[in-house]
Amino acid sequence: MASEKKAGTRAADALQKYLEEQILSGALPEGSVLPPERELMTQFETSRTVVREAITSLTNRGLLENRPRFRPVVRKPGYDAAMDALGGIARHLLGTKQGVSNLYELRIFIESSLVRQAATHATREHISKLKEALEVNLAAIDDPVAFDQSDIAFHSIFYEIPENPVFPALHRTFTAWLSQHWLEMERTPELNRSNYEKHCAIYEAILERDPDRAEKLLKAHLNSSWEDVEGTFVF
Amino acid sequence: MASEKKAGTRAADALQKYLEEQILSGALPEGSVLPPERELMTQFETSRTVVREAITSLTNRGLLENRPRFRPVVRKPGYDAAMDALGGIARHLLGTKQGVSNLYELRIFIESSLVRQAATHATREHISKLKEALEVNLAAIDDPVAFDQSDIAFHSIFYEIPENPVFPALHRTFTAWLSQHWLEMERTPELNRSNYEKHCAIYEAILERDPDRAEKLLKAHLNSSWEDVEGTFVF
DNA sequence: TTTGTTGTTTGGTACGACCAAACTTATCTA
DNA sequence: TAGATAAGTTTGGTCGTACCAAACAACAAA
Repeated sequence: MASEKKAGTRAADALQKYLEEQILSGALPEGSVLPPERELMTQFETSRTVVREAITSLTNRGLLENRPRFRPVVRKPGYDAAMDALGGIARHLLGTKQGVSNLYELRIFIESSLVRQAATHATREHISKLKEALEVNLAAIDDPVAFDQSDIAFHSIFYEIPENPVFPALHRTFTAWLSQHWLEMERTPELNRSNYEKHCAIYEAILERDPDRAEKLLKAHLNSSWEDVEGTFVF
Repeated sequence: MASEKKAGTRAADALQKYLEEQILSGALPEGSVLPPERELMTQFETSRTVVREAITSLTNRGLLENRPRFRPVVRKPGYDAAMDALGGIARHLLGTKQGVSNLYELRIFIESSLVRQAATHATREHISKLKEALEVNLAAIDDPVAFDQSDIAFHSIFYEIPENPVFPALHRTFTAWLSQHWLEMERTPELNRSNYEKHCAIYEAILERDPDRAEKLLKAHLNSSWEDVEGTFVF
């Protein structure tokens, strides 16, 4: 073999590092496909085993998307993709009531603070977004699916306020991980109206720049939602 | 056991799924070691390639711990392990100043709320823990390494208050991901004393059950720490 | 009993081969 | 000519084998 074999460095790691740099630097743009394995193999004077190991590893780390029998597609994972991967790892933690409870408590904790922040720092723009979301809420009261979406949309606005991409990713993670439990529950127009009114109350507290009341209302809102769904858990 | 070979499923994926079930169900207890690769290979009538692919994948997902040249050890990852794995995925997000900044902002956000909660809900026990931590702080002012540890220990107490295992895991993640940047900075006894005094001020605000002041002091503390370290960043 | 040596097990790396799915083209039919 | 069909090519998935080096186990020597 012509390539030098440094002790301690694995060929697979070297290739992986090279590909990672190519992806992160943009030389391999997002959405593009990797060269065929055999081409990489000749290019790097190595075996397909090595190439495939590098590809698998990068796939596991979310930098490649690898459908069977297709060429790997380059992905530059953001916070969302990272949280997705986290979901795969922590899946079994959500398989217990305790796990779901822990996660929901974290959600309440974070969203409470976000609502406080909304009450103190929300711009006119955020507030009008909230108002629009409320109108969509109201319009969707009789449509369970649409109301769910508008419900999520309302809450998501709070996660946009810090202008930190971690927060929207967090919100999507919460809804993705928790939604399945809420799907079990029957949603009546009465329940939707009740939630809509709670949203309105929170909105008003924000308008009045009253963080304590806004936080209290949100906590009550989320806690009652938890109580609604808690009984339906099946593991 | 005869392996069922469903059409359309990759052998590696099937084996991975099987092992995952064995681990999560407890059939393979935590801490036990996997059979040798060659044994799995014969058991499942497959090749070592497939066995190894399944093992690496499970290792990446945190269900196995795989020191080179040793048999893989079964791990049932908790919140800490999940966050560790997340670190591997999101590593490149922390390679930019923006990424570190986003994460630090999240830390400030969460810790601020924790301090608020401490000011309103801390038990006598928590408060005495904080007091003890302060004393350790003071005693370690002249020892950079020891002070760092006591600093982390002081902050960690806030993460224990909600009695939700997610929070301590979050704290460990924050310190692990961010600490490397702080290591670059020189720590003088004067700086340590300044930090100690800020801790004291926060402690007193909590004693007086003043969440607003406690939050404000913590934010100032963390922000000034950010400013101290920001200039030393090298990427 | 302790230490050093040796043989075996086992994981790490690598190569080449075959298969089946996807892709490409060339051909045939309407 | 256009579209469907069939043959050939590419390419990822799997497999068997081989070799190496580190870990392990058994045994011999001090």
